Amino acid sequence: MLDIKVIRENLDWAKEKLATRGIKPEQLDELVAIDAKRREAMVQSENLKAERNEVSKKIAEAKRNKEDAADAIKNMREVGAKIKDLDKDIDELTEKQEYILLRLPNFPADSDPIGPDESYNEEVRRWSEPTKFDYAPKAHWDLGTDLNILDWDAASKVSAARFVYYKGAGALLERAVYNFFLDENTKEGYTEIIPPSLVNNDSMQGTGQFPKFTEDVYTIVENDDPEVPRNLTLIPTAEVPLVNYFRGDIIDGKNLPINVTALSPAFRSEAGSAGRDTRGLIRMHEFRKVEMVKVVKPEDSWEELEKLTHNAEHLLQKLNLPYRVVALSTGDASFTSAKTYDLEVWMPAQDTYREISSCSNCTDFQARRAQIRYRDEDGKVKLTHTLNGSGLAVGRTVAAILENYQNENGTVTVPEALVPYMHGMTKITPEVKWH
RNA sequence: GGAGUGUUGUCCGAGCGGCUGAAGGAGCAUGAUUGGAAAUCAUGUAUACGGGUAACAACCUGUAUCGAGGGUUCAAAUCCCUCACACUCCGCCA
Repeated sequence: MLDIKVIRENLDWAKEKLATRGIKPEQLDELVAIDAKRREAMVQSENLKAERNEVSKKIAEAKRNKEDAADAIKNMREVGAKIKDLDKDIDELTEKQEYILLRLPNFPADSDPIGPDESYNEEVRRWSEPTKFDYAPKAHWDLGTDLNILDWDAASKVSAARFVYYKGAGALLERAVYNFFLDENTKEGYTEIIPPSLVNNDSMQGTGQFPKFTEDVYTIVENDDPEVPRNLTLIPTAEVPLVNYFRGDIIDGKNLPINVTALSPAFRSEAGSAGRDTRGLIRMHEFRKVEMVKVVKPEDSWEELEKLTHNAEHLLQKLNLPYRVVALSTGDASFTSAKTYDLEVWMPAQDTYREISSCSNCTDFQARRAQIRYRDEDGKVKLTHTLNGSGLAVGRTVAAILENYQNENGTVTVPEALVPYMHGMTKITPEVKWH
């Protein structure tokens, strides 16, 4: 959530910034007008409340002295009614203001490439060269099916499209990848967390998924009493439980930055992406992801974003997977982010780079929504900044390994870094078919 | 799932419908004392949102906040309702 004060005091600047993210300036005018009305009503209400408190004190005194206070009580009854009306107005105005405020995206950083969509993203750097083959490389979904380590048919029977079974060496590979990620992240100073996979509405709002993106997620409805929904949602990313771990907290500044990492399932409805990436592991309703989250002091967040990005890159480097780093344009970056670097891994069969990690500095946007604060050396309480990045998407990593490490005979060489995690297995060969 | 108890500031803990932003401790900070420290004494020790003076900081003032939300009342930490969470006992269960 943006700071209404910042908008109020720098209206033109705010309009300009948010215009690059597709927000119409009139919306901010409306917001500021509501805010002005709200504050006006507050002044009136607060003056009346001050009067009421004053008179109430006198009534109390009179009662103690056994004097009559009937007139004052009668007057205050009217004042009370007025206050009630005004407070109702204030509530309505606050609600209107929140409605807009909760749906405005974060201010983009000055360094962000400006543009409405991904075509304005800027490549920052490349690591290694796209893997070369002297034959036509297979797509990972074919490799997975032919090796009998990934089974989409069974998953669509048992669950639905965009679900998958991992089998044998495939399951082992998935497990190897995330254990490797967790170990590496832990070595880099991240504390491992195992978070819950269902979270409440306050949490979804705290990290910015709600109220705007309710269609993108799966929410649990308890059938026996539809009147009282439990309001638990399957997490679309571990970012939600990791950041909300600190919701409402005042952290001792000595303990910042806090770095945490977690493996979790990620559930996404993928509403609106019908027809895109229908094959393979790229776009699933359920996948596993290792996430990294940082809670930092505001003055450190830009440096921490670079560190976070490098931590994610380090994983790809150790797996020897070619990738590039892309700075997202103002129009392409996520709702909560001020600046995002995407890591895109080379996918030979598609002859292109595909997103495998997204590292964002959310500045104080989530911290304000979730009220995550810290006490600095002077004892003052301030909002923190939060950052998050995938380290990394596990399914997509498996896909990248299959494609980049494939051999002409259809087997897949295990990346050196993963061999210990694969119990010494160096090559993935076909699994037994059961039918 | 059933029955009961509880949730107060950084922590512990008191609290009769008005004099309670909240007793009393502890902790922390500053000052005094000391050659220095301990002990002792004194003072201070919330956050949010308004308004004003002023504007890298700050000060004055109002309002709100005692798990959350609603209600009763001139007035609610205190009474009523709903919910969340914690603990205890019973039942069930990986």
